[in-house]
Amino acid sequence: MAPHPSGARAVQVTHETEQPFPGASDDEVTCVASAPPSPTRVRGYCAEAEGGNCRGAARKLRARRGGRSRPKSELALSKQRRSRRKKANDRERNRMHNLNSALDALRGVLPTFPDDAKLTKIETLRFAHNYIWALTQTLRIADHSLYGLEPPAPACEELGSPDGSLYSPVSQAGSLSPATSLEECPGLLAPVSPACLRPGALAFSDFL
DNA sequence: TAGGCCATCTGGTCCT
DNA sequence: AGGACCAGATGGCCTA
Repeated sequence: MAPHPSGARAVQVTHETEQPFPGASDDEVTCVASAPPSPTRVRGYCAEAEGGNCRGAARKLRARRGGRSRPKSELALSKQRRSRRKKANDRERNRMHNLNSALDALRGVLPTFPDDAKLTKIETLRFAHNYIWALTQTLRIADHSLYGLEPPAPACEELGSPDGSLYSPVSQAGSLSPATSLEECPGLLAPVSPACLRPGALAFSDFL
């Protein structure tokens, strides 16, 4: 499903002015070191923090409170927090825009038909992964035929994706249809001419 | 209307 | 101290 084929999107209204910091209060400073991470968040979580023994936690706490610098008024602190948050939001937005630009560039080099709906992010990544894998297999086979060697009876891990299956590993886990195996895709099994690899020669549905 | 996709905000963590 | 990165939450848009 491609919900935004046109790519048109209404500009969202930022919440910055209406609700600058829901839940943001000075309490946030006091619970920084002890707040447990979400289940999926593992990186950097200091287990000792809960017992109060986390090395550096106190230092960080002090740093967040402003260290030895002159204490600021609540108003100034609030202003500073707001300003920092706003800047962080801008950076984050910019970062995501860069990420999307890179994703668009990736879409641009993937073979799709002009009237294909725009690939979603996850589709783009899976397609790229499968496409690279297919090209790698193609080159390998082309190498063998070029030097007059019989293509070796492919071991399972050779014919299939790196995990030994016939399907692309990403597709396996995902909801999209599995990638075609080389056997199902004779065009990829035969020694290919460069023309066969030109963008557009293969539809993305061959790789998803 | 439900579900998928997306942009944005947010707070936590790590790094310089 | 501040920036980068990450993941969760939220709300809007779109399609089946």
